[in-house]
Amino acid sequence: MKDLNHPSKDGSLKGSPLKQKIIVVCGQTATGKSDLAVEIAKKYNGAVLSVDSRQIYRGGDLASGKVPLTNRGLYEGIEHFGVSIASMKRTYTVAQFQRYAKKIIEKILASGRTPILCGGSGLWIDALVYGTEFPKVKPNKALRVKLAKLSTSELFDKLTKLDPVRAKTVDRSNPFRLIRAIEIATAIGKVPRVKTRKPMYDVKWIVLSLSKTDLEQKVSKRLTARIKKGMVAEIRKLHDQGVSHKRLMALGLEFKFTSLFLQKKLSRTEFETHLKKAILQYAKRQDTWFKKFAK
RNA sequence: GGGUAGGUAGCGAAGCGGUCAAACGCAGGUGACUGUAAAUCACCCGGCUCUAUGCCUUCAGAGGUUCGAAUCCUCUCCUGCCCA
Repeated sequence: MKDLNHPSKDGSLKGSPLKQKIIVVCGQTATGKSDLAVEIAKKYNGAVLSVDSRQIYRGGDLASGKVPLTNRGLYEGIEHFGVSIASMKRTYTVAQFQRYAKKIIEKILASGRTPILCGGSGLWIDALVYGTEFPKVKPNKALRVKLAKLSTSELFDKLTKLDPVRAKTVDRSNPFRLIRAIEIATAIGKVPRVKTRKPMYDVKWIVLSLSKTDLEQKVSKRLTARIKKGMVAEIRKLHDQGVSHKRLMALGLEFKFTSLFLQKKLSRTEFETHLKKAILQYAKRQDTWFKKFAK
């Protein structure tokens, strides 16, 4: 774990000890983050801020593995933030979360408690801890729809003309990145350079990870339990309430595969096996991300 | 027993005389990440190794034709379907 209390190596005071203390519990899915966070919160007078790009939405409680909260947002007596605060019909972005979460952290600190960030969304945690400055350009839906029709090489050419500097660093075969870069360049001329990253808080990192076999067991067991508790019905309800299959597909994992099952594009068995595999693949991606945090 | 379609890398599936260690998909491995991030994307994926316009061993098995065979011929084994 990093000890951020010490001044940086060049002797300056930039690693300032004045930073506020926070605890981050992150790691692969199904490793028991939520429970650990609550346990820590009890011990250290904390409040939990969920950093989870799917739990942020209302609905899909089983699918996203939310902890059961009371009306007042308590679980085991510990206050939780960042859960069920947005409509699933629209995308809630990192930048939005960043603004929201910053206030929540301040609020928790002001109340004399310790903020405990808990979740598995790498970019979201990153954005909070390092205060990533996302270009202040809102998603432009009309432009995105237009650009979505172009091939990646066409998008790349377009970006090269608009912003050759960013074009050098983007992943030229990643449509999402290309579109966003063009979106920014179109709005403000060019994509701002990323600044050097420094943690904004005195962070105590807790990075959870499991061996492959243990993870597989946990995921399997948890998935069976979720289905038994009525996950399929839960997603069907979301769809009935107006969340399109397209949207559910984009939400991924349990949302995506349950949607496919509901659309009869997968058999019951395929639904379970494919979903389980996808969860394991996701866990691996998370692990890749959190390795950066682990040291 | 007769007929017929097949047996290709972990699985599925192309290839049907040379440019084939063999397209493609899946599974698997590693990684990336500037407002979709549970998303999206890249690389590797027979073996060896100096990771290469390198070497070795492969396309059910055994023979054969040919300068050259996963691709043609013969026989054997196995599988699906049809007729008995």
